Amino acid sequence: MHGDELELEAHEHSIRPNVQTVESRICDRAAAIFRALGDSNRLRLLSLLMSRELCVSEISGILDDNLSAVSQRLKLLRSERIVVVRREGKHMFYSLADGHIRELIANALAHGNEHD
Amino acid sequence: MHGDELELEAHEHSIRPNVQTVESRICDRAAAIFRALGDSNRLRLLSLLMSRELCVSEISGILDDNLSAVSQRLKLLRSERIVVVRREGKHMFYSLADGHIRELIANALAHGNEHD
DNA sequence: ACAACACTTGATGAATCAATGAATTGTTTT
DNA sequence: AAAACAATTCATTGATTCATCAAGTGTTGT
Repeated sequence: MHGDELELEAHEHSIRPNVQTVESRICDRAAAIFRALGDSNRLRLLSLLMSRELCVSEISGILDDNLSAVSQRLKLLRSERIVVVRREGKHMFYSLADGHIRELIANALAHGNEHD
Repeated sequence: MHGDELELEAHEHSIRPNVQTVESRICDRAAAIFRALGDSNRLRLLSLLMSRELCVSEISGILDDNLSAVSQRLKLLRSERIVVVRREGKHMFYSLADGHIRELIANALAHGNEHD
């Protein structure tokens, strides 16, 4: 599955356990998710979705931010499969994609709470 | 502790549970951590530190990247308290700051592994 | 069909970020 | 004290990201 990447010993005298390298592809994917979560406005938005699914205008109203900006953020989050969307008439309801994402966000908010 | 932020109902007809708002300050802090994790090179570096503490030249050697670049990345990660450093002679040994961070990274790499 | 509503998309400019290489600091060895 | 080694800092430049606003799409109500 992995472990097929190059590894060097920088110091010939060291008799330490090898480091485990992670495939680049996996790091790229994980970093992309972090990048998408790494913006205050997007994270604030996502923290709302921790409660329940919301439509764009609700989010825009609660955050008191313009609809277009919110929609663009959601588009980005959708592209990283962090949120999913469902249509109901004129409304687009967004929610967190899965428990994994939910856990990541909860974890980070908890951490942000401790180390203010 | 929190919950002192404004909240609006966008649709007068909705009889849904209120959304829980998270303090801006906490989102800012959490987003800053995500932002620091949201770069392939930095995350690759951190994935090495999942195994054990490493000095700058070891990291540079393993990643086959120039020392200055690695050092700058570490500086950024230090500023977000994602890694900590300890001196041993000429060497600076870096390691992950705490279990929280370790968990975040493990979680994201696992996720990145699933959703290739 | 047309207006109103809910959103999405596209284009632009400002701000932020990251890689690079040269210069610098700090530590150990000779 | 000088040389060698380990790492950091600085400055520049190119790339990416973000907000904003205008225009466009899709759905519903009249």
